[in-house]
Amino acid sequence: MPRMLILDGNSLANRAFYALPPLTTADGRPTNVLHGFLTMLFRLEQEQHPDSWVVAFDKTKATVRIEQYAGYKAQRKETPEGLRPQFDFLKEVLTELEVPMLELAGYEADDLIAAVTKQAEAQGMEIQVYTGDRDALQLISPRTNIYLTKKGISEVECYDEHTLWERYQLRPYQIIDLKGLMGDSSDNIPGVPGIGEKTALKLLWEFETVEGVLANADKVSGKKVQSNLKEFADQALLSKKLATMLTEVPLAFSLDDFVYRRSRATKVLPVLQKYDLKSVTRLWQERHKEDGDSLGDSPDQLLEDWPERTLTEEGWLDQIEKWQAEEVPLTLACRYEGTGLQGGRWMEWGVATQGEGFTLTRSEASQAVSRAWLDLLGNEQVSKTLVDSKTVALLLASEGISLKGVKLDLSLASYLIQSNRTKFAPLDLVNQYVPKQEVFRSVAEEAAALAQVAPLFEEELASLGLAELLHDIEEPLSLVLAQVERHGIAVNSEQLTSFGEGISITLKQLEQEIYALTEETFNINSPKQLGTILFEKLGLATAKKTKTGYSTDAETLEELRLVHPIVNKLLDYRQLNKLMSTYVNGLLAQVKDGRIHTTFQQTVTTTGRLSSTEPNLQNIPIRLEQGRQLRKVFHSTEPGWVLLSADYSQIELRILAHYSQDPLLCESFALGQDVHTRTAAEVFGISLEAVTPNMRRSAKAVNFGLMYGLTEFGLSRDLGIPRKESKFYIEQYFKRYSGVKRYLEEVVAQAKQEGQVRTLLNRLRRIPELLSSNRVQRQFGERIAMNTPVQGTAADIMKLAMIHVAEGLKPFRAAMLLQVHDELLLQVAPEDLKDVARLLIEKMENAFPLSLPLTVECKVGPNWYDMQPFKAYDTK
DNA sequence: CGCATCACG
DNA sequence: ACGTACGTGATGCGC
Repeated sequence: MPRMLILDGNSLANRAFYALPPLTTADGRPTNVLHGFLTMLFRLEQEQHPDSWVVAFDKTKATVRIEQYAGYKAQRKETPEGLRPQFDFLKEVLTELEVPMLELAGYEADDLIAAVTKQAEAQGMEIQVYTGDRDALQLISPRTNIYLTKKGISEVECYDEHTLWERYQLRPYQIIDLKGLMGDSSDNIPGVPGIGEKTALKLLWEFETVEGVLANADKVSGKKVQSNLKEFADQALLSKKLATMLTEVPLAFSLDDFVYRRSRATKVLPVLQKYDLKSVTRLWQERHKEDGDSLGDSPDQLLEDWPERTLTEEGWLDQIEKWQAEEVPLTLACRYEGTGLQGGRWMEWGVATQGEGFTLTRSEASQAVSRAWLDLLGNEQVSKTLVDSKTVALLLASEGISLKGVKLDLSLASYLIQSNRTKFAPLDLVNQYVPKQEVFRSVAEEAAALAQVAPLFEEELASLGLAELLHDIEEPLSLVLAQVERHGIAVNSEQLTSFGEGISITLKQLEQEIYALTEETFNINSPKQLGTILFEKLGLATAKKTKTGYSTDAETLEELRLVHPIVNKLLDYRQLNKLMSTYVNGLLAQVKDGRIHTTFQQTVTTTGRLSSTEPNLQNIPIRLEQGRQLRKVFHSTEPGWVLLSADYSQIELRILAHYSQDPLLCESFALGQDVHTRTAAEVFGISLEAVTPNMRRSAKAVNFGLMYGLTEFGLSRDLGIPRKESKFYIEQYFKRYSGVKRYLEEVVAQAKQEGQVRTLLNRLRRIPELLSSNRVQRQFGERIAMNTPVQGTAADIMKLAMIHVAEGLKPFRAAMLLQVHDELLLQVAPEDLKDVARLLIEKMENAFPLSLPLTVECKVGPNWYDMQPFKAYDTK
């Protein structure tokens, strides 16, 4: 007899969700339902060898039953936040597994199961229904058994006619009568008040059905039960109707649609990998090994082997010409020595296209071949898929070629899909979809592997709505960044050295003075040794502690300033030592030919910002005068040219205003007010004129705090005020800026629903912390949810502006030198100064119009220290 | 290699 | 009763 398995998708998913710990992918998507459900599915597949199978799902909450009884399922809680997205994940996996699914708008899984069961019975099949819902027991027949989940999801209990009778002394058709009398709180089926399972069973044993019981209500023992039966007779009949699974559904399906098909590794493994389902993957592979599925267990065969062709010089020239002429899309892998910036040279190219792989080696390539190949890389019409296009662009730039035709940068694609990823090497990218790929035997194979996963990246990008962000912003930006890095910024080494000499002298003096006070020498740079000296030898009051011992950070020392003369000296020492080691020595080590070339990391931050490394030029001192002096050493590379900076004014607060549409905040910006002063006036309930500098300072801290996910603690610490006072400020703020409050609440609520947030330009950040069982972690997640759309949107806008500025800069004698999150630094020939400043303002202010204006302020100067406000437009 | 510290937005 | 502002990178210490 052919065997059919029917699974109740919603019921089993619910069971799995509550039975299993909250497992997630590395980037935080919840997956416990996938684990539970798929483990069960694979076990059933292995043990039951179904001839056909199907998973039935509920569709929408508006079921036909609601028309019958408005209260139906009204009690049922909202789908929990971690479960909802998993239905989509599950359906995606089932699709790849080629497991048939069934759903119908307005119907519950129950009804579909009943309908399929009926038809399968008519065809003489043996039917097994897997569910956690006892209602299904009504379907039991000689051909149909019900498997109810017992503990968790993995254990099931089989019910047939015999076991049902043993357990309840009921026939299957009486299950609906049982529900009619006792009701079901989880479905909000009312039943008859005062009748629970025991009474209901007793009544049915005697009178068989609800109708029978009602007809004989007078004979029932128990006064209250009797009167309730009479009073709620209609409700009992309705409840029975609600509990009855419909076998007539308006859906034409054929049992042929449910025939079991063995799943295929090339489809299944990537999707299991996508959700980090390691143990499930193992289960699947074991299952299919037995079937002799060669794709399941042999790592190298997960990807097709693309024949690797070796070409002669003639062959290469022909091939390259053909690719050029026919504009054949290529996937490239590049091996190089050095780095993209410093003396980097490509050594080998892997080229994959149309099912074939090629290797081009520098040492073997003739001059003519190299020339032709580099031309092709600069040909806009030949589209390329590659990894880390910024580095590739830099390698090519040193050969005089400008990389063109980047169709897909897989590193950037991967970053947009998982902004918290840290590894973007070709192997990591391939492993994102094809697990177990361990090593590439050649650069051609590497390219071939990349070519095969590229469509998977594109598909996922599209489904996450990230394709535009990638193609319109990140990819073009990477080429802009390559130019900026390559250009570098000029640094005066001599000046930097002499600056350092001055610091060194003071530093040595301070060192001696400190040793004099402690009457011994020790390593001041060791927090451990310093802690011992301060808090044990000198007996200063211990304020804070760290995990490892005494805290000696600036905040702690600040409080001890007046207690002991050593503290001031330590603070000075720390400050100067920082300048010396990180900035003077650190930067000097990076100067080459009078310039520093930073590397802008485009795949590091979780919010979409850039970061800058080796050296970091985004954290050059400015807040304290002594450190700020350092900026004097940064100047233009061209004699006579000046530095021009343009920075967004309050961009993050403006974005908050745009998101929240808070009337006060929006008005403040529309009127061009000083936003902190206005905030102070609102919070303290006074006029703008009455705001004191101290009030403004407090309001500024509140405004900053807002974008970080304001806490009383953080604000009180930042302002050095009692918690009570910071609490008062926050309350007052939210009273006046209720739109901001509402927005922040909304963004957190939505983040909890979706497990992720997005920026205005659709950048995605998943927030696994929101699902943490740890309260501190969860609150952290909430602050991320508040901050990321704001910080990330600012990053998006700046990136867009940079692309436009770089394009607009072409006719001018100017170069982009640095980006520092909300500031661009350029060098410009004096004659182009006004035009370039106007260009900057124009492009930056209008990069992505919000419901309120963005404003940009320009400054100009001979170096990065002496910058004066610059008016690009004559005052009106 | 993790921790503490401190520089920036 | 508990630990807390968001996002980074470089340096030096000490295991």
